[in-house]
Amino acid sequence: MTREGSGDAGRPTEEDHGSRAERKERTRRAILDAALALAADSNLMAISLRQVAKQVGVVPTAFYRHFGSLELLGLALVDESFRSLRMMLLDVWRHAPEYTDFIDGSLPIVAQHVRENRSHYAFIARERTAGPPRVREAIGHEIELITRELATDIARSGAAEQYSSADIGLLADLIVSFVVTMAERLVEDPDGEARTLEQARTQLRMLLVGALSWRSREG
Amino acid sequence: MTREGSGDAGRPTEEDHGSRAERKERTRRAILDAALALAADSNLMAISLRQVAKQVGVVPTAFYRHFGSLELLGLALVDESFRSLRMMLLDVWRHAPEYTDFIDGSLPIVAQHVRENRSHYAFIARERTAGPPRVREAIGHEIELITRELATDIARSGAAEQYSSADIGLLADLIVSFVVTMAERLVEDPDGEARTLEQARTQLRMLLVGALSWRSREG
DNA sequence: TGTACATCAGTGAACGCGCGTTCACTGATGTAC
DNA sequence: TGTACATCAGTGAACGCGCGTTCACTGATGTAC
Repeated sequence: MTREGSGDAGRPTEEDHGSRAERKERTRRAILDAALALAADSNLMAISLRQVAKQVGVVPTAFYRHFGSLELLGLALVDESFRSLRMMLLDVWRHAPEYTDFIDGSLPIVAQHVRENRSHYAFIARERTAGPPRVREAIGHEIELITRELATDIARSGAAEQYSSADIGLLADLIVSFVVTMAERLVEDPDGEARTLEQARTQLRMLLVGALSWRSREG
Repeated sequence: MTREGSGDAGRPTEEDHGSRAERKERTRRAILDAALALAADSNLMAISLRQVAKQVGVVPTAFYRHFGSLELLGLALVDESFRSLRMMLLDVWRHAPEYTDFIDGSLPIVAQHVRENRSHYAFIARERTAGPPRVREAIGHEIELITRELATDIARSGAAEQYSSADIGLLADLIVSFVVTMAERLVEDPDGEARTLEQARTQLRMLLVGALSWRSREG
């Protein structure tokens, strides 16, 4: 498959093993990982197909066997990132009892997920505002879906009975926006995780304890 | 000065006027504007010195008479953006009476400032997460300063007397983060300004009415 | 006011480099019989 | 099981292009006397 290069596809330990399909999948995986690693220092729009291929340990043209362009690779990364994120959230929501515990119970899980998937979150944080338009749209769409799911969950929990459904949507948006900001901070300063998490815990409490005492049509 | 190119420096109406210093300043201005316009479609790390020079209508090497690198140009843009933003905020704070009016009075002013300085805000929104490290740092620092000023103002207003000073800081951070998110949305979807503003108004009310009924050490 | 000199914003040629993409190819893997 | 053929992931040469940066330069503007 390859002979040199610092990338994963060239790792001797797994080289030349498996069926053709397995080996193709392994190269695809290596391309995704290389793009993630390279974009970490800059941005999807600023890295090159050749850099990715070099990192993987493959000739530039081999890239086209897997993705039609860097943008399509970016969309694949968005897909992958959010598939993992949504599984984590489903888990959090399945175990959500009531709101006070919800904060203490779920924030550390989110933080752990960010820690274990740092490069994916860094990718999303960057491309969300600076990526190619289609990638930005895809990310915006995914975040919107999550916001809607949270809104449904808040409504179902009965914790905001006094809210109109539009206002539940706004509350969900407020929470999601806040958590996005928190995730950006965790990505940017991994060493400050404990501090960021403790502050976010207090802030989320300010936001929720407060918001839940607020009534629709009051202001 | 120049003979061709689509940029501002080449505009016949102001070509060949003024002292040498004035003409240099005009080219500098044209470079800043060109970079802002070019980065609008991508990102500071993805645009080139040659593109900027071409847009200005100047030979690539002339760039170096004004900025040592694209990164330094980026830092100049950060500086310029925040100087304008801080003047606007000073104005808002000077006229801030009490909190209910504060929201209705100041949000539209922020929205207007975003509308009138869209390219600067778009630049900040993008470079904040995806720019060169030093640019990211500069932006983070500016936002931190604003957060501190807001905290001082909240403390001075007496609206959060039950808060510890650390918690006033967290509240200020919550508000600034929210407004940053709102500004990002205004930049991304200028046509949705009225809707974004109305939602932000409700959300800020949820956040503040709520947060101000929350007490330090309660949770 | 006139002259001689200094400054310096912008020029233009040149460099070596990495880029995306094309193309015909190789040869191991997979499949049909 | 053996053979003949199809598939296709990865190769490698080649292309024209835009990149950042160097360098010596030009000539209008500014200044000292």
